[in-house]
Amino acid sequence: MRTRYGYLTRVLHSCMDQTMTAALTRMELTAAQGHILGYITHRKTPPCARDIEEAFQLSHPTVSGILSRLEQKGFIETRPDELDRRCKRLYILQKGLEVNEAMHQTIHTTEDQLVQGFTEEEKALFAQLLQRAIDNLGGHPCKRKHKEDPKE
Amino acid sequence: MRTRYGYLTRVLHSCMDQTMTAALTRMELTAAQGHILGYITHRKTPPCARDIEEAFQLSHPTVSGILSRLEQKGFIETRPDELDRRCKRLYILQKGLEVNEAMHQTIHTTEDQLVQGFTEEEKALFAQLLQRAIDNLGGHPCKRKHKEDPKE
DNA sequence: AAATATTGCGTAGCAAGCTACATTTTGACA
DNA sequence: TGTCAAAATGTAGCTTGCTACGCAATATTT
Repeated sequence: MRTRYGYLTRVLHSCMDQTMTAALTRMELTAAQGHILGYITHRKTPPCARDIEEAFQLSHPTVSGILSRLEQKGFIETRPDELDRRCKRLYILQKGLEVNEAMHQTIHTTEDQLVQGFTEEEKALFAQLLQRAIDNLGGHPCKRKHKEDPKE
Repeated sequence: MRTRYGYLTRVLHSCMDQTMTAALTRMELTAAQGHILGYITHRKTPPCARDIEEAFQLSHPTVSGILSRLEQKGFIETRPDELDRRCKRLYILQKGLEVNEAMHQTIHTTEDQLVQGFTEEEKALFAQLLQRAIDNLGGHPCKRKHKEDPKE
């Protein structure tokens, strides 16, 4: 019997996404929105959409839509960059800060649930194999380099 | 540093899906459509939408849309079940049969690419860990049991 | 300086995932 | 038998993913 990695990876992603989204509903967030909100929050300097595209390996229209919803819900706001008028910088708002801590906790809980019953070796190997599989497929199309966030 | 399994599983799925879809474009198929067409082809008895939902752990509207597109492109057709007028059985058409072999080859090639450089032990462990992770998240919401296809 | 390329963003349009609800048919049970 | 539950499908409407455009601002090259 052939191993259906395509099937397994698809189902795993779907489960993960749904579990996280379910856990985040009471905060008016989806999994994708939560991850991106967390990124914006912990950045040293306010990122622009391009930074998020690179960090999460997502296309511009995808990020653009998620940011619109985060803004529309009052978690973030955008202000144009002074020096480069192409960029719109993303600033976290009070409501975004408030939800961030609880959200992070929820995300970590779900990620712990994923590897529940794994030994430390298995956890490490799992993460390593996931990364190698990603690299085998040549990463994402969106992989250009960009200016870095000041080292954390 | 925390292991971001949410991120890894999402990116892996995205890479897999895009690589497969890219490889299948010349056959006018997406990855999801290819997987489902393969399932319909190799079934002993013509399945109905419900069987696919269970086999692929997908919701009805998702499957419904994919089947519409497969039908609209002339790969399959639907005919009502004689005994149970609720069911619509799915029949593979000539055009579907023609594309099936090449498609399977392409899917296998991509799955091989995913685990390229893995030892046999790593491959086995990877599949096992993926399955355990899925089980840890309680599988999919859609997990009701249903009548089985005659054993293959 | 001017022409060109690159970058960041926006929008249109599609596929694929979901929930929630309605409809029809079947099945089960009082 | 009649009523009500369950099952299979359909549809509306949402989020998230994509490609392919176009536009404006910046960077580069000639």
